[in-house]
Amino acid sequence: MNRGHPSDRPAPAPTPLPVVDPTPPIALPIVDRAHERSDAAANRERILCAARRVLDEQGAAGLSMNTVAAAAGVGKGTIFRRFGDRDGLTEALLDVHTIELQNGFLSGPPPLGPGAPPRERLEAFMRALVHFEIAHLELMLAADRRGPHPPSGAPVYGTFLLHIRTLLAEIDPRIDAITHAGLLLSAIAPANLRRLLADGGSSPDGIADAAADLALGLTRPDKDLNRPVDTDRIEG
Amino acid sequence: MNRGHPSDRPAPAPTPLPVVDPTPPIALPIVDRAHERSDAAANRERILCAARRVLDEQGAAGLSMNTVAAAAGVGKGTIFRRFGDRDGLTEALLDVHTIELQNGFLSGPPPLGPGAPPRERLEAFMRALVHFEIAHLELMLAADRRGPHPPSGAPVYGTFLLHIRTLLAEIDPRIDAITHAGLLLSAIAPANLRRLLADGGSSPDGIADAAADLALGLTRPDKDLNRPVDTDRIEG
DNA sequence: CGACTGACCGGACCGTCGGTCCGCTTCTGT
DNA sequence: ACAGAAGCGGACCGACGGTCCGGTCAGTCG
Repeated sequence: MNRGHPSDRPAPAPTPLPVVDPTPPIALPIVDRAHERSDAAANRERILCAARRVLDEQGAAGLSMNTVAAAAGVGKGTIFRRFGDRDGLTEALLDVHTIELQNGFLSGPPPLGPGAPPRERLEAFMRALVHFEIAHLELMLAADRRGPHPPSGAPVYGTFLLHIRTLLAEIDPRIDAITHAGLLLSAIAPANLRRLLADGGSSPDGIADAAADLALGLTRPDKDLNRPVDTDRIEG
Repeated sequence: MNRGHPSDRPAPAPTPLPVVDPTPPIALPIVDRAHERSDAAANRERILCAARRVLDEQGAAGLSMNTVAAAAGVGKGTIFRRFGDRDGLTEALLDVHTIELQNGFLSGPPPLGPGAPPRERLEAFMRALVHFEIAHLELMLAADRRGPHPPSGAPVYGTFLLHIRTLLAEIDPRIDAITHAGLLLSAIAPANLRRLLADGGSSPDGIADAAADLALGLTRPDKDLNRPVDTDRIEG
């Protein structure tokens, strides 16, 4: 989890978003990586590498702890020791790539990074996220098998959600940013992209365009005109 | 062994919905329901009833074949015989309710049913679907555990998707209805609604509003103004 | 009305999953 | 060199969805 130093959290901005606690202290990653024994470090690499290989060859469906252990030539217990559980493993696999994307929207050049108007940043982010997920589809799918139990949701998920929410609030403080952000992010969930691509009706660029349309339509400057009629028509 | 003859298509039902592609791939329900033995029919009811009870008491997570079998007082094999597999069971549970919703948008009064402008119908449908899913959240979640394998997706899912796609195409033939419909439907996936509700940040009405906003924003009459820059995005 | 037969039933059983446990091995600080 | 801690492996666990087959009994036919 906290790969780097937990303290140098790249605070998204001085933007006012007290809503979410930005420091999810998800316990320590089972072992303290600094004082890691050399053989343990070597095994970690073997495991991660083997997991990527399995993902490549067999897809998300083939990524079980047994197959990874076998592919890495280690015991199953070793994986659990290093990564805690299945989610810990997928998270570790994802980390490398998500950091890249995070840097893009936290400190990269506009329109994805700071500097552009929030609405353009949102559009850029939706596009970037779609392409990111497609590029790592199997990995995202493998990581997405979350039991509905944890109230908070995925680790990476939260970061993306927060970013969208922040931009939405920046664009128009009146809107229900939490809910809208949840819908936007769910619209491009990995499993959905997979289906759209598999059914042959959509291309990656087409999906990115559609996702951008979704975000742009939601955030029209003259948005009040959106609703042609009254709101309280449907009531239970 | 039995199963009547594979050729004797059981009349799909007296349910009036010829609008949709009249050959839903719902396959035949494992057994020909017309020539069902009386004890078998009784057991079917017992199973369905027990499944609903389990869902009520333990939620989607508790709905395993074992628990249902135990609750129904039948053997596990009986359930598989009647419903094929887990998805067959959840589908049967869902059927009763979905038919109601289907009637609403296929032949009910406007704005949900025919008669209203497609854009208003779309808004009404998004709202109705959100409320529908929330009303049957546990059941939807139980049915949503789909392995990503089937290319086509869920049974009910397809009907809703088709309806959205049709309305979108009606509103504006130029848009990529397939992709946009996929995003809209995925935005309000049961698991997402569950998260939004559980995190305490959203209310059912708030979600319905947001879902309506999403659809309305996507379908503004002067939609071309949406995009401040860019041009050649629509591949049609 | 009594015999028959196959649709039906139950639950033991299977393979796989994520996850735990504990005796043995290997590294490392002194 | 050594002792103890850190690491390791794979047998093991319970739960899952799904299969199988011997026994039973509902419905039918002579």
